[in-house]
Amino acid sequence: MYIHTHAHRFSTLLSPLFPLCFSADPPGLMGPVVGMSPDKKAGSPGSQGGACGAGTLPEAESASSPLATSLDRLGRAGAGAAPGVAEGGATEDEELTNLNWLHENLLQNFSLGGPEDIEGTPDTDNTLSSSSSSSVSSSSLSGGQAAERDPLKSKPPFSFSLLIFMAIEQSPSKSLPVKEIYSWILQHFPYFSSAPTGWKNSVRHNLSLNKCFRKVERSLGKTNGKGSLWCVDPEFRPTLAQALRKQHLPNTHAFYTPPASPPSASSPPRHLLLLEQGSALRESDFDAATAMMLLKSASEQYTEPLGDQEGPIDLSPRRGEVVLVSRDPQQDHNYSSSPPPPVSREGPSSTAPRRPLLLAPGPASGGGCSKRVRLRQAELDEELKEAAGSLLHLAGVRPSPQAPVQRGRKSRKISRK
DNA sequence: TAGCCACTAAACAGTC
DNA sequence: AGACTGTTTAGTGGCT
Repeated sequence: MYIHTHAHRFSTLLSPLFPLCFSADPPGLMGPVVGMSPDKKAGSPGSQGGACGAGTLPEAESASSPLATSLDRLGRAGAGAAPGVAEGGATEDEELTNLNWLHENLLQNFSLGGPEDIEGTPDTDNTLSSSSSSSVSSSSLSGGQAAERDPLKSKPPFSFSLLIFMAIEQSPSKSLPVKEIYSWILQHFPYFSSAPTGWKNSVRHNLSLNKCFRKVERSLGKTNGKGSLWCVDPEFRPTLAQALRKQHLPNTHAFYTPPASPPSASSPPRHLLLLEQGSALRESDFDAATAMMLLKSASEQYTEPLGDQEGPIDLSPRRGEVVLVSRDPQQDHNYSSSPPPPVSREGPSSTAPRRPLLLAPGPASGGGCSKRVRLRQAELDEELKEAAGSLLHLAGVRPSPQAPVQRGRKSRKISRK
């Protein structure tokens, strides 16, 4: 019962972001979501499906529009799902890193829905007031208290990279101008609305430095709008998704013990530990949620028409347009585990300016690495196994014993460098 | 303690 | 001219 409620809630939440994961599955099985706490690193890259794979990138659409509908639903359906969690007495640090924060802050932030929430319309309050006290109650608290107690006023436990990733991934076109990224962050993380403007600098800094993000020139000839669109490098998309997953693992594992035997209806699974701690989520929820993300990432790679191309990235414009994509392999500011040459920060990047690549229509220009692709597929197989195990776990079926635990370290090590 | 990483601040150049 | 965007460098603090 409980599991279904939240599973559905989270699947509804993530469906715009990871539609393949949540589209047709029974809510009880496909639910959950994602907690993330700051993990700095990520695992292996290697997606072929990707944000930029759509080719010609349209003008950025509102980052929040697609989410709004489902989240509005979410806000209504999930109202009151976790009352009192915000008042659980957790310290700020805990809130920033544990699952409660995610539940209260991210999810309910997401549930704010539409773009109008940027301005803090009454709808925001309505949505929140029925489901949680976090935002509303914060306004009734004194400033310092609110900042301490209200996760909405706390700094999000995500790195800027992940924030940007989420923003871009959520956009319909999988690409956003900086300004839209700002807006998305502001919308979903009100902390930044009151934060000094330096965070915007950090966002730009991240976009520039982080190889996970790629600059896409707006349609040639179009002069409206400043700057470029930014998208997630498809190659690093799974990496970032994995980074999101990894964020919560250390915390969850701190209190999670896999059930010794398959759970039964009469005996609640032992891993429903968070319930006792005032959290609305269980580890299995998160595990499965991140599995969803993995599945999504992976499924894109396997389900999207790859054609004959072997290259990991398809930025081929669909209608013969030319897309400019910034990509400099020498830059090493990323979370990649891919084998970019270890370049120090002071290395060649300083002398080799990052410039956009001109990708002609047709097969991906970055291709020709079938070995690499095979390696990636092996990694993805591995991830899919984990994801499947997570799903089985969520469904009450005990996966192979080693499956759930092994991931963290490995991929963390693979990351950057 | 060293190294890595994320974050922040700042400077600067280019564009609108 | 001013705001915005994008790049780069440098410093700091946390974590392992």
